[in-house]
Amino acid sequence: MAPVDWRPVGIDQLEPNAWNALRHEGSSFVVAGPGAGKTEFLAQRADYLFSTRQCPPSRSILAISFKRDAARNLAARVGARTPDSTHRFDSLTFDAFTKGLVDRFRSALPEPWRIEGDYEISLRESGEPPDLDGLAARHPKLAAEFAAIPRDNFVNKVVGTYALPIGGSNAKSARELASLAWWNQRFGSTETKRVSFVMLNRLAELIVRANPAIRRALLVTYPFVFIDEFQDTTFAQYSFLRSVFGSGRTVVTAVGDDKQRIMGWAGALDNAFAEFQNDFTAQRFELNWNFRSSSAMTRVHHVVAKALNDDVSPAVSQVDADVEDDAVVVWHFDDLDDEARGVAQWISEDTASSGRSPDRYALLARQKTVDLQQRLEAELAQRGIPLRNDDEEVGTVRLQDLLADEFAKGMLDLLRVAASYGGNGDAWMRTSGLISRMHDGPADDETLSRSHRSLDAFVARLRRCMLSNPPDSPAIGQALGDIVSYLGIPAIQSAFPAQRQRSYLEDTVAALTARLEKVVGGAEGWEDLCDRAEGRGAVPLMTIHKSKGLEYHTVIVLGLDDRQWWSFGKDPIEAIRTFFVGLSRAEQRTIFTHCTARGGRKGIEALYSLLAETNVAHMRPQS
DNA sequence: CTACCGACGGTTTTT
DNA sequence: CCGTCGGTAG
Repeated sequence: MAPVDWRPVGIDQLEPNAWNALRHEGSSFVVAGPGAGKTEFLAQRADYLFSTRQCPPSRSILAISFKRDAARNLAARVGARTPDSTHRFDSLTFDAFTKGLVDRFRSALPEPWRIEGDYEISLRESGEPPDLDGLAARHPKLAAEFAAIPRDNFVNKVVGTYALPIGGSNAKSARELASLAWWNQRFGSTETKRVSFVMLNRLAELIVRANPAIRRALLVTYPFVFIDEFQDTTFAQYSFLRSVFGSGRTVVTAVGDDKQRIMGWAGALDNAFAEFQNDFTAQRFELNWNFRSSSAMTRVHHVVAKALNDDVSPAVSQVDADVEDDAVVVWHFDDLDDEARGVAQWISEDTASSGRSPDRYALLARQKTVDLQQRLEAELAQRGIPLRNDDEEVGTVRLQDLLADEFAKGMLDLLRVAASYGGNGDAWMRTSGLISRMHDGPADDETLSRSHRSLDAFVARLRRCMLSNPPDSPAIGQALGDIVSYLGIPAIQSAFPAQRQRSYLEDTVAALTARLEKVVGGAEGWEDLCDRAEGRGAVPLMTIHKSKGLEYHTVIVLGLDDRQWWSFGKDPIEAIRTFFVGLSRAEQRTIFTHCTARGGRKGIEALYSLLAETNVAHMRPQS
């Protein structure tokens, strides 16, 4: 298809700037505010590149996201838009991509960075710098350079940009000497290496730099690279990107929004777009349409956006208002009990009168959601509405990790299959696929059909137990125990690599048990229990940071006060960006709450004045 | 044992 | 900004 004949698929229209960005032949960065449709833009560009054969049939697009959710969403959108070419769209997290390179090519690592045999991932490494004062004493000429090395986020900022030497080190600068000392402390001659994701990133960069053939293969495979949420790129990720794709012919498309850069405190680059523009001679595009929020909402967005960037042009809402209420309000309460009751009562009435599911509403907080959870959960529960906090600890696991765990999902699927008598087609397909995978080698037809007969018999047995026992604590323990002993621990461990550590397997089962027991009260049967365990139909409670990239009909931002926003003074600009992210998650309404008892508002007067500029009303909720 | 003082933490993802 | 924790004086 000729480029002029291409039309967007599955959507009505694209804004003019999106057309320009989509057809741009070189590298580009697309600044796209909240609701601009960044995922849709990338999906359309993928279809354009495939349909016009600018990405020829033997080549692929590499799409890099930060979170697994985002990588999965993008893959799903591309799958919907361009089903014939999805196998040529590799949507991965940054860490999955770099780890994959290390796993495939670790024999190409030059000494002394070679990894023999297995290695362990250390998730929580201490970010402590090496003894910088000691190093400075040994290199007196570099004393000033050593003094300038950042102590906090040392690993992200310093190690993350350090290019490991090929053959003997000739570290000259203080940063190189400090990074090398840091590596030597944790990459000794031990049998099993322990490496963090920053280390894997640096090892992947080394593999590509030391082996031109591998780099060439990557450049040939991927003439196009997409990067999502570019504003929060870390030093290591950017350094990797530049090292691998920086001087080649690869066309890199970065999308993001500087106004939503909220990871600076965690050591993300503070001028990723400027560096990218320079290193990749990238053209800048700006999208202005907003497919998420009503025009009443975007008017308020603009006031905050202008505080962050005076040149910003207002977004043009493509969405009609569907509520009568004010788009943005501040609700005042006396104390935390008053707040929890008022919020729960309002959600209960608004869901009832509108027919909207509770999961179209979100509760956001600047931090420490577990402290807010109890009151809200109890008040909502009284009104028959569940709440889900992904940060909640279930046993030794975070709910978020439990619900993402493949083995835990497999157990829930099996429960569903038994509860629904095979009526849940998706769960059945997944369980059936799982059983086929649980054989050591490739299984023949006879073996497979035997396993499926055995699965049928087990499901029938489990089903009989469930029918005679309503879901309660002992029945839950019994059912999960039956599932584990039916599958068998060795088979579970070979099918789910994460469960190879026996203690982790036990933790996962215990956590799923705890989760099911927690939500069992009021569950109508086993299928409903599984829904509740996954938090289906529940009002989510989360930090603003976690809500980045998500959207809800109505958003309630809890605690617009000096207590929740204590860090405002440390970096007011980043705090306003966080405020902007929270504000802009909503399609129709954002409600801020303030309790006299929780804290003052002097420190964040700037935020209240921004709201005052659009005459935002202050009130008690009407119910 | 208690009362007081100062230091400290808090927003995060990734196989 | 303020709750928590560890140390110390009384």
